Amino acid sequence: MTRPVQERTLKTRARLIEVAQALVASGGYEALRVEDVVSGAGVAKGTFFAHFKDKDALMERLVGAELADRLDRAEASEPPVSVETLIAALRPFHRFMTSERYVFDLILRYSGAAAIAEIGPIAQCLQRYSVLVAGWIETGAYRRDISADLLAEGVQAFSVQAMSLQFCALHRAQDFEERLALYLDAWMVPAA
Amino acid sequence: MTRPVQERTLKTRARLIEVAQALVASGGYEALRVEDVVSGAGVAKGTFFAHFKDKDALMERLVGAELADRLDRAEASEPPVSVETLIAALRPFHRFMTSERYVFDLILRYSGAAAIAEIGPIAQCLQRYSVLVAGWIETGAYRRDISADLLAEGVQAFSVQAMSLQFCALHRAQDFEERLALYLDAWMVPAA
DNA sequence: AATTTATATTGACCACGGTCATTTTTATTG
DNA sequence: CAATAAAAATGACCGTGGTCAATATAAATT
Repeated sequence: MTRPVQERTLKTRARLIEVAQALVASGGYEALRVEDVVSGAGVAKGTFFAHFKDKDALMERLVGAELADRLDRAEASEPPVSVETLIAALRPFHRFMTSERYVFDLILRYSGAAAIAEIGPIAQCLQRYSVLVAGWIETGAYRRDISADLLAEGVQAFSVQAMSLQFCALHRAQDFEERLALYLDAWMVPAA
Repeated sequence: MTRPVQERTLKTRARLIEVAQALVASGGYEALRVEDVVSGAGVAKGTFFAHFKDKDALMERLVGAELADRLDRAEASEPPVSVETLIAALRPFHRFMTSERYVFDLILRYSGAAAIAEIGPIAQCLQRYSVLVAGWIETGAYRRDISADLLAEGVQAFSVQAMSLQFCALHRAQDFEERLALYLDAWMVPAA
């Protein structure tokens, strides 16, 4: 028969996450080692994998939490009314996404739900992002010939594109937000 | 002093690539193991890494060659004159990009040049893709208020977006090309 | 031909993510 | 309070990518 989760379990998992967050804070995501997490938490390696399917599952949680935090703030802020203010409102989210190449790649890899009804923390955040942006668009002075949802998908596509180029030596000269503004003006603003 | 490359070197490298291609043909990219490549080529493991910086460098070559092949064909074909025909012309390229999740992720990861003057085979192909599409756009009946280059960047961004959703359980229902057509009609076609 | 130097190859070794049979701890039952 | 069953934790072990000092081979020099 199935029994309730033991308190011990929650304690252990919390400690693993806590240690991982501390390690990330000091050395970044890419340098995180499972060995360091378990030794820091004082448990055996196998314990880690009893709590997380794999290393990426922990990463998803950590990164997802950071993304969610930035979405919380964006949702709480005044809805932007222009491309410029929209980009500003998304700045913390985008900044975090591009804070490390490793993080950016991880987010892209987990941006979609692998299986229906098993949507991970990162995919969840990207959905929230879309819904949030679509909401903003509905109340703004943007083109009306296509749906706000479609416009929001475009915002996401162009944001990813601009971030990709940010990581590219050949295009790093131009600022990310400048490029994104260029894209979004062409995408969202109604023809004069 | 620096000496010319020995013929032995070229032979070995060619054999490594040949074996790798055969293995990929039978088992796909994701399942490729360096051990299998070297044992198949009859060399030691260290030799592999004398020829390729890491496993990804081999993957870049293999995938880059496939992409280049599809670009060759696209360049040779009749320039498309509409969104529909443009999507059709890019079909082989897009098909290969989405043939395996592993391949898609690899391409995204290496889509930009890490360092100037060290542009890899995949980044090279994506640049060719952009130039090709921009050329097509210049001779077509698309919106004229923004440059063909910018329009082409958008095509790339939307293609990637549509492919991402293709890999996502929640959105797999809608066909990739249908979705891309939706995007590109909204992006490229001049308002009526 | 013998010696030297640059290049190519080797394979034992390491790092690190991940597995699993075994043991320990916790909760339940008679 | 045993005896038992379920859940949690353990750590030796594996797979695989990647390293490097040592060795072998090829070309250049005397």
